[in-house]
Amino acid sequence: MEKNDPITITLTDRLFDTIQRAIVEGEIPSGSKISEPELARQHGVSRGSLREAIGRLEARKLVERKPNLGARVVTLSYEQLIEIYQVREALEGMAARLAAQNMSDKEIEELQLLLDQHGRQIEEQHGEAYFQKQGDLDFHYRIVQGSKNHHLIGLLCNDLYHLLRMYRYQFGMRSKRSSQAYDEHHYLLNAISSRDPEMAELLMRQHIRSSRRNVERMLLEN
Amino acid sequence: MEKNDPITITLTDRLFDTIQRAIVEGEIPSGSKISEPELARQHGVSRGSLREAIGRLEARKLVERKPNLGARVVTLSYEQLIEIYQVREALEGMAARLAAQNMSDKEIEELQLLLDQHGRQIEEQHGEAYFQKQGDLDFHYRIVQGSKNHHLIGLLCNDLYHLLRMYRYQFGMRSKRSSQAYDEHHYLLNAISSRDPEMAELLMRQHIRSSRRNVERMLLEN
DNA sequence: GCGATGAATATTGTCGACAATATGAGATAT
DNA sequence: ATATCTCATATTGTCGACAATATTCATCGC
Repeated sequence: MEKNDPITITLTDRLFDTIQRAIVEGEIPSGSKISEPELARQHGVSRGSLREAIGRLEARKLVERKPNLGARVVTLSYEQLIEIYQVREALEGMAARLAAQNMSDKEIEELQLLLDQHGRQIEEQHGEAYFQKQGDLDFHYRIVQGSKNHHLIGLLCNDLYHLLRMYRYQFGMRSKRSSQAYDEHHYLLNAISSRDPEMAELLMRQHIRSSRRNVERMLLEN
Repeated sequence: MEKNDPITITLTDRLFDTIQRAIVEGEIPSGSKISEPELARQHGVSRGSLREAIGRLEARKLVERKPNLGARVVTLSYEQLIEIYQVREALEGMAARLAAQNMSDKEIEELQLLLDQHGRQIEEQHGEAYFQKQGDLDFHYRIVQGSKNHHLIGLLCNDLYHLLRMYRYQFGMRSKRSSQAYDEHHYLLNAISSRDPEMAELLMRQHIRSSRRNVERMLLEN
């Protein structure tokens, strides 16, 4: 008998998702104060539930809270973005290493198909960066999953991912290097399917460093 | 005038600290269910505040919560411990790299003093592992701080640290390799004071891998 | 005796109200 | 006019109660 735990969605869960999206997309401006009574009224919900949702957002570093002063949406900064890239480099590098050891042949095959599809998209729509951006996320996401390390997966896909998404939205970070990224993905996948952990980690770290340098250049133009 | 924000400790903060300590030290057994009414009564506090504290513990992966079923203290496992060591290797490796770039000369000097002190302690009390265990934490802690990357510092010193402490308590992990660890710390500090990021990261990762292998051996004995 | 069914009980999710603290406006003194 | 103090207002922290969901346990049918 399948013990299929019926997934119940609690009110706090929905609030958390909704507010997180609003913050990531800048609907609630970065740096602004969050008024509990007002937000609770807007969502037609009690303050208690709202506070729990805010607590989770705080754990994900999307809001900062000071006792008796309330919560503010985190303030984006160039320095913090660099910090995030450094953490990503470390964690995703390790993820790639583990993926080279732990991904199943089937998963690798599917990843190959995904990458082929990206290649065709790049040829067809010259520089339409949006799909490639989504594709970049998909690709990284699968490798992280392939590490089979649940801690790593949680840190990258739950914590860091949304913060990064917030920067992408609000700093208008569209990559002008989709074809280069595609090549780098290609080399990386080769390392993984050759089951070469050392090389996989090295290539992933280089890939993320390139990405960081690209962002740095972009932000210097202001 | 110094705008010294008066640090007020909220009730939830105290609860969080207290319960976290109880969980880490095994006072509340790993895997056991947490009854909100009972815990609230024990601490003489309302369920609302308690729930917020539990939420924070969940964010730190010390408890797991399922909707309408309640919270359980996380179940320790060999596999999870290995996962944690892998994450640590990635993050602390990056921390060492950054520390080699960002620590001040003064901080490096103080770290040297700390290490000298550890060396004397090892000579005096042959294998009294407790102090060395604390010393090991101090040493790593300072390097993480030296990275000057606040995200990294938060992940390691807030999230991972307590989980690791929980394993040390409950698996009775006392290291029998304090003098080897001392040597490794020594080489690592050399790399940092030579401002060699690459070498610092390499040595830190080897150090943590050794530590992991030591744990693996220890657990195989059961 | 064993498993299914349903009522009684307990636990979690959500809410509104009160207490403690911070914020802002207005009055007073320099 | 500026700065300080005081009081009124608003916001956060904490609490107890109700609603929704899970668990327990006795009963029933086989």
